[in-house]
Amino acid sequence: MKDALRELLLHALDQLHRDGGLDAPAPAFVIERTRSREHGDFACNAALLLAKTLGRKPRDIAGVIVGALPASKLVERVEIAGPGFINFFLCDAAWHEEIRRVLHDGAHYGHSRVGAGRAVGIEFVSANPTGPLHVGHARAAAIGDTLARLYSATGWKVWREFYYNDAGAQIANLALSVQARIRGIEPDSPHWPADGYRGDYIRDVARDYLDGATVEAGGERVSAAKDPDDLDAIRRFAVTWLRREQDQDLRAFGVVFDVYFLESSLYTDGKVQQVVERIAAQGHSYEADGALWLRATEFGDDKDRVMRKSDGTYTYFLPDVAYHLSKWERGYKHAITELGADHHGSLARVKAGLQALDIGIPKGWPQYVLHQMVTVMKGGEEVKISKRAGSYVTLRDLIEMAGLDATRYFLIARKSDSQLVFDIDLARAQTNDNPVYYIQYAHARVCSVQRQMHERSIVFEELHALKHLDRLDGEHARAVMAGVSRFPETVETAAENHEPHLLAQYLRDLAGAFHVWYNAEQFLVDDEDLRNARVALAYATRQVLANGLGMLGVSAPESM
RNA sequence: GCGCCCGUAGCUCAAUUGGAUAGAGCAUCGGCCUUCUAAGCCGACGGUUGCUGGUUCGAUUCCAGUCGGGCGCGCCA
Repeated sequence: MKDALRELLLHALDQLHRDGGLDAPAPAFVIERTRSREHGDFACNAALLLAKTLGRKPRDIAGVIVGALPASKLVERVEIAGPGFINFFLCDAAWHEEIRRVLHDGAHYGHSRVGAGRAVGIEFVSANPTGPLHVGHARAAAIGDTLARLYSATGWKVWREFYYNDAGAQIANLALSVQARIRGIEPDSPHWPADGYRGDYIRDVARDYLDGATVEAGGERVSAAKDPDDLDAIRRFAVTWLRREQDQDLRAFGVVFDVYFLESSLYTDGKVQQVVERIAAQGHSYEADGALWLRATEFGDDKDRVMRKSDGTYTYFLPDVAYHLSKWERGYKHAITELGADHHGSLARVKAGLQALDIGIPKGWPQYVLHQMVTVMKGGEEVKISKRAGSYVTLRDLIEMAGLDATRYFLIARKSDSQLVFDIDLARAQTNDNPVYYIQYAHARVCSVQRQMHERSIVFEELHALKHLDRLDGEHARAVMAGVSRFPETVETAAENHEPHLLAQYLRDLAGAFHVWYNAEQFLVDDEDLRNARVALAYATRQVLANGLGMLGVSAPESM
């Protein structure tokens, strides 16, 4: 809808620029939904922006623009208001046209082609396989997966990636912890490894290892060697065991990855070494104190960073650089890395490393999406521990406490860069206070209306309905129509700006407008024209709710 | 000390990316159940957008400073 108005304006502005009516090209104006009805349905700020460059009064410029606007059957009238806004009042037919489009496009309504089939790699979660996924990973999974769905909906070819830090010190720790459990050592014993993982799940891994179990994850099968002294065998078994566990939780959360990338492969393939050599060859490194340093300060980092330690091993961020290089080489001109904000300190050095390769990676690549902490509240108190993992609440705990739908919705409903309070009691509530319930109920209500029609042998004639949409009157139906028509632009904005919470918020608003209308007006009236028109709008609303919930990975139930 | 994020109604949060009179839900208060689901509905109250300056036609939004909260500042990952 916005696009149609944009075309009218661009046409007028180009025309004026050519024939000298305005001595400037079209500015980067915006068309926005108005806050209040007095200002029409849409407003444009083009005249205000031109005032500066032209040195003329904005209201005068607005008058010139309005005079040059081509006629449109969507627009009822145009007004100039305030400091120089151009306000558009749309014809009812414009809203009706949008309802037709919803019913015609069905599950595709709200989708677009702005991505033009380009590839985007979205990396998220990327947890270490050293324990169950916690609430932070849960937020990462919800944000990353929703972003992926939004990108798909806007025409991108999306690859979901999970990067496993399956090498390094924490994995050695994992193996030692499992070995200790195998030997019957408890976390409180003086023989327990210094930084061992204390959660109960370590005991489960140890038990399965001793039982000679076979575990499978990411296409790898590992059978337990049962030998308590074979630390390497324990490590392989434990890593695969935990990967399987994480996969199961993610799948239960509705998240499936296309690529699982193992850090260890970067060592075995020599990629880490190649990165170091390349950076050195380009002259962006130096040796000092027995270590090899990256001149990260050349590329905007606070200080130079050690790449190869004096003991000959590499620091953790090199595999990160090598991994991102692999993304670049695999053709992700667009790459998004979703991380907890506690990692933001490492972004500058990874980017510096990528720049130091001198292979033409743009400075702003990859794009980062960071999320802040999650606090879980229940019964008015913060929940901090779970038996299974010990010191933190797991994704599985959340799903068990709040259910899949509420967990996904709640984790996505807040802007990712602000801290989030997850209220378990609210998430479980079967009342309208719970936004998930409220939205799903709106969807179920339309289905209920449909069932009623069936019971009463009322037939909905879509073609007939579409001819009588002008029977939809009143502010409530109007609010629903306007709400429905906002869906495509909401999806686009949410994807472009990496702000999936906009969609969650939008669905809540649309459900609200629908419930108000439902409560104010009877749909199944005797007047056939009116009834069909109302049912058509109800079906359109249901379609948008279903499409939107689908993009959040939340179900749209037919009854509740 | 330095860097990043946040600060909006009593509470939880929005605000179309610089737009017009800052909006929802909860809580509080006042009205409502003969209805396609009362698991609700309608209305009212509620604000110096932490604070001080600046940029401009216009600032919750951008800049500088300041206060408060979170996170990060390793040859750990």
